[in-house]
Amino acid sequence: MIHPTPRLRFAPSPTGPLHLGGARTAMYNWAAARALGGTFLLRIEDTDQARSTDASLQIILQGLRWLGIDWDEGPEKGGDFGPYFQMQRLGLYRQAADRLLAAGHAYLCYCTPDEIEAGRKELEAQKAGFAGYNRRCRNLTPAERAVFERQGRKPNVRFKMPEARVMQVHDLIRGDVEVNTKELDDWVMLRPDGVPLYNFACVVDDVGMKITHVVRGEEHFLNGVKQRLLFEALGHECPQYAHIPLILNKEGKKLSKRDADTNMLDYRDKGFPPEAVFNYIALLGWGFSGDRDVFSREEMVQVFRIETIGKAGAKFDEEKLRWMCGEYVRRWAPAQLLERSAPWLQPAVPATALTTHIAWLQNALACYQERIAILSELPGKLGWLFSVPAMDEAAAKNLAKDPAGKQWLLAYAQRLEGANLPPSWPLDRQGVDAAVPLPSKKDAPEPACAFWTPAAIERDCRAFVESLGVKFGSFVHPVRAALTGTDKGPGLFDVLFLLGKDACVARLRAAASHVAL
RNA sequence: GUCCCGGUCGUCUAGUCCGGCCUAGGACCCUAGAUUUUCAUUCUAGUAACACGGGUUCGAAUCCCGUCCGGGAUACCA
Repeated sequence: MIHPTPRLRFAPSPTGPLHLGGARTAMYNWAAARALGGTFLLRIEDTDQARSTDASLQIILQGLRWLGIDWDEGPEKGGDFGPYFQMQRLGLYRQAADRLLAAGHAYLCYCTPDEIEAGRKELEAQKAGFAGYNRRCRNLTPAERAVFERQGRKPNVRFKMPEARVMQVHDLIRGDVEVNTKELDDWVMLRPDGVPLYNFACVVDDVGMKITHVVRGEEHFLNGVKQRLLFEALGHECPQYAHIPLILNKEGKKLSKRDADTNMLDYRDKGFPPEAVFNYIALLGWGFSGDRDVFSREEMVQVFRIETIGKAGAKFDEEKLRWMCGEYVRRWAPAQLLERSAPWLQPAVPATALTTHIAWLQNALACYQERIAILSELPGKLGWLFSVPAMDEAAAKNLAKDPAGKQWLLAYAQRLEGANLPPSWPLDRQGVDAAVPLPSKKDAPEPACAFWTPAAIERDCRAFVESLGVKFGSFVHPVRAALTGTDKGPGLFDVLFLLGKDACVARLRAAASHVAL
């Protein structure tokens, strides 16, 4: 017992989705376990039978896995300290309760909810400060007990709290805190049906699973005190506790399950990179270093210490999350970008493009890599590659701006017709795109290619514009509009390259025909 | 009501334990500029904070006290 192996757990109740706060709690436990070289386990606290569902459990598990938080023991994993579902541990609670009863640390309480409520009201009326259970059953004589039994009352098991003991508790985050047990109830451990309540099950399991550190939300701080006392009664050393502040919403209130998008899987489905979400959540109350916000899970594990978690609550800022997503998206290699994006591409991108035009698609995606933060933005931006796009307002304006625009488009179409542009989708052009990585960079050497590269297209275009005697800028805007239907997007010559000859020529002419003389 | 915790730019934070290196650093956002064929990226610059009031000290964001504000707890939920 000199150096117990660090063992930490995340103990969700499957009564709802995994939300941001839960994910952060899980992450801090996970990071601490990894940093300490210990074990991270999952325990499912499913004793609230009315609200627990298997669907919630699956959502929680998926959410954790998605974030890259893996567990060593628990559901779907097993382990030597199971079972990891509390409803499968009922016998253990019964045994512990019997021991506590026998040792005089607990007692049977026959009060009905109405009686308890009445007792509490009475204490409140005396304005004695703390008003909880009045402890009526704490010292029942055998005769009194017999009366209740004859009435058919089914007893709860309550923990016998010290009446007014001042405890010094040490919390890894709060430091030393003094708590007077007179603020605490004789709390219910076990219901008549043998289903334990939170504090009791938690301690029995923390003992059984040899938990060494408990990191959880600060709403559990006082539970921690009750639990310490129970550990004491059970004759076990208690784990080290760390109570972390809550994540707040924009209004500064506790981020609840009711707040929009607190379900981890919503972020997954919208195409937020999990590493970015992980990274961002970690920042809500913890800092990697004074001058760096972007870090990997591995880097976090290297420096993480429970004691360095902040004491103040943090507000969730979706803008910074989005920025963080962009940071990650921009770092991906072309193949990675395609692989990550694939689930969001259809139906904007035809299925055959995914199988037969990989290099082309990679190039197209690369052109948007620095223009998106989350993957679900992609399909809306790629449509112009596959079909003639509708003109948006800005594009229509650019098209109509110069009276000579129509002639430019027609002339440029004619010039391109004789140019050595790559073929257009759905013609095969794999070799072309493999040889010419997009987006084109200013100073990069020009790759060898059987067709014009974007740089070659640009040279030709500039020469053409010069011969026209037009300002380059005023020429380029209507062309972009004709080709993509919008005024935003990749560099024009990447656009021409991507689109290929036939599509460019056709679109230029189609657009020209719509422009009034 | 009672108990506990917290309070540095609008937001996330570094600094607080071991007062001086802090004319308070970084990041998001915002603004301006540079690059440029648009948007975006990138780069540069800028705006912006120690909640308030008392102490202690040569010196306080850092230590102490009070006030205010915020959060949490006070269940046969977890």
